[in-house]
Amino acid sequence: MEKEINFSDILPRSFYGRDTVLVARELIGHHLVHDSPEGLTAGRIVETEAYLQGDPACHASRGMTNRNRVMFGPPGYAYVYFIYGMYYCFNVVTAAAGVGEAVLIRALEPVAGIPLMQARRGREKLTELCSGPARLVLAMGITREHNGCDLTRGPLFICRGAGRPQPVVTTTRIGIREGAELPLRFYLQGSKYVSKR
DNA sequence: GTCCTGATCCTCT
DNA sequence: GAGGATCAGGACG
Repeated sequence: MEKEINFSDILPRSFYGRDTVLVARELIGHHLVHDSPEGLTAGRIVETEAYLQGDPACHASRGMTNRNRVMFGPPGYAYVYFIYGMYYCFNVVTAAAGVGEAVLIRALEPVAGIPLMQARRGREKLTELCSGPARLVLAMGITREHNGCDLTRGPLFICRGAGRPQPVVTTTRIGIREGAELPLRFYLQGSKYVSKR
């Protein structure tokens, strides 16, 4: 289990400006880091979902609106949206500018700043800190202010995981009605930190 | 363990 | 005015 993070090895914009499914799969194993005023937190990405422009479950499927505007912008930016009256979800904008696609980050394995995550979440168990899209947003201190922020610069960024890529399982997405049968969810095989098996 | 429900409000129709 | 890329807690077994 590698816990090493090289904070200087931030993923470049070219990583994100590719096929969304490929980016969703390859994000598994990299590290999401937030260097916030309260302290630094980081987690290894263990679960993602791809949202494609032609897909009815995607916010961008019916064109650009105020909410989904950043999905149509250049890749490598954060798309944070409000859901169910109380939660936020964090996405990474992918593909070329003008294409409304993104990757939802669904779960992290806590790596750094664990006491701060526990305080933000009001829970102790590591498997409950970041195992779910709204949970990880809370644990990492991500807010709506991060909508549209550049993930290739601080304070919120993604850096390369150490070691070799690990086996990734492909399955169907969670919590959607239309497009539920599409194989667009990816998770790290065997991880205790995914939101569901 | 599984199932069900309430909380809570922004966004688009 | 309806519905949603969710979570936590309680009932039940």
